[in-house]
Amino acid sequence: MIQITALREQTEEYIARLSKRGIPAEQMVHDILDLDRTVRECKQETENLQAESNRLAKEIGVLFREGKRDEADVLKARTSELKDALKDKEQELRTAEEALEQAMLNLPNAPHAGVPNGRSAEDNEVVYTWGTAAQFDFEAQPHWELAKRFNLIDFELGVKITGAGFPVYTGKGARLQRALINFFLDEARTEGFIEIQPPILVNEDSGYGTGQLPDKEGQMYHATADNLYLIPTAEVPITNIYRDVILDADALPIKNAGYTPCFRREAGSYGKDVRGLNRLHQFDKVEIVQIAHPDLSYAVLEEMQQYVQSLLQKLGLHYRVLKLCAGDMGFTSALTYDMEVYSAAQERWLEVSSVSNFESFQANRLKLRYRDENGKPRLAHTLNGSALALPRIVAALLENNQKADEIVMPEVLVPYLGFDRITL
RNA sequence: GGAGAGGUGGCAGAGUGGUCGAAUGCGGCGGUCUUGAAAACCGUUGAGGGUUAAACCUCCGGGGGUUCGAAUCCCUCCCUCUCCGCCA
Repeated sequence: MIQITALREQTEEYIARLSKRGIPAEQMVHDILDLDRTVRECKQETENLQAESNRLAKEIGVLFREGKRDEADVLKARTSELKDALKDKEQELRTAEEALEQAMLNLPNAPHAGVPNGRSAEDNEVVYTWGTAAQFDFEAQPHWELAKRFNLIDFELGVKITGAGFPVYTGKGARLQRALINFFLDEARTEGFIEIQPPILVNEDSGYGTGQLPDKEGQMYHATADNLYLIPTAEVPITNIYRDVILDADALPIKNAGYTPCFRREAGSYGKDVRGLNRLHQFDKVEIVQIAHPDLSYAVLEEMQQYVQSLLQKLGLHYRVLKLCAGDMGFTSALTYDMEVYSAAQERWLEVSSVSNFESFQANRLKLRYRDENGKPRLAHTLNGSALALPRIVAALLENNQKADEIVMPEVLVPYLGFDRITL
């Protein structure tokens, strides 16, 4: 949620920024400010009534102690009128507050000035490209063929045990998963991230904190018996560590990294690009999260973005960096970089990481604050990114490094793998 | 799964109907003392809203109720801990 005070004080600026998303920002913001005024008026009147009623109650208390029952009874009569008025006002206030809350929840984050204009993925800006596409003197196979031929991943077995989108990794396929996870975690630690191993089921409060609830409810698996949700990303439990927390300024930036399996129902996205590892219900990911001082969050974003690139370079993967346009950016983000690796056999780019600065949008809901120079609590900025999501990395590694009858592993992974190639 | 205890300020922990936003201790901050530090002593120290500043309002797990008045009484939900059973 955007801070209401910011919206009040920098109305025109926010309208301009929000308009980039192609939404009726002017209307939405003015509606919100109208509701805000109503709420504030109502609150003022309610508080006046409460103050009056508190005053009378105290007076009655004094009269009782002095034994002046009759005088007390007179005052009591007056309080009953007050109570009725108060009840009405409170109801009115609650209605207005709910409307405001709803309107605020529907307002996406304001794109940063550097975000390109545009409506769809076509308008994303390619800011950097690294490496070249692998060339083959034979017919390159897509990863699902390779996975089968080299006995690395069994998709049918996953269907038997659970359902589509839950692959079973076997032998060197399983070892490759484990190697990548360890490699990513070690790299993150070297970069100064503290490793976290969080729960992968979260409660409702956490879902609200990072914004999966209420609107994206259908995207998470829900364990109804206990009202817990399987996490769609480690961002949820890790960021919620800092929900309702006031940090010391010198604790910033906080850098956390964690590996977790991720679960996504992907409701409504069947039939499109779902072959093999391209889109799964369960997958592995190492996520990096930072809590930063507002003045430094964009420097932190660049640092994180560069860090993710360094991983892709070490793995030797041909990739490109996109700055997402306003229309393609997630609801909660102010600026997002996507990293895409080239899949040589599918001949398309696959998203493997998304690095975002949410500014105070998440922090506002989380009540994640730090103390400024004057000791006053202020909202911090949150950032996160995948570093990295495994399935599409695996897809690209298998496809790009395939030879006629073997698959060569990148050198950095060999110590983790215990082998340097996958053979028939 | 069975039985019990409990949720109060950064932490510990008092408080069972009125002047309690809340004793006390620890921690934090400021000061006195000291060459410096420790100790000791003095002061100060929750969050949100509101105001130029104040007044004022809200918050003692969540929600509802009783009452002129609720941290305190009632209902309900949630959570935590302890013991027993089962179990990785």
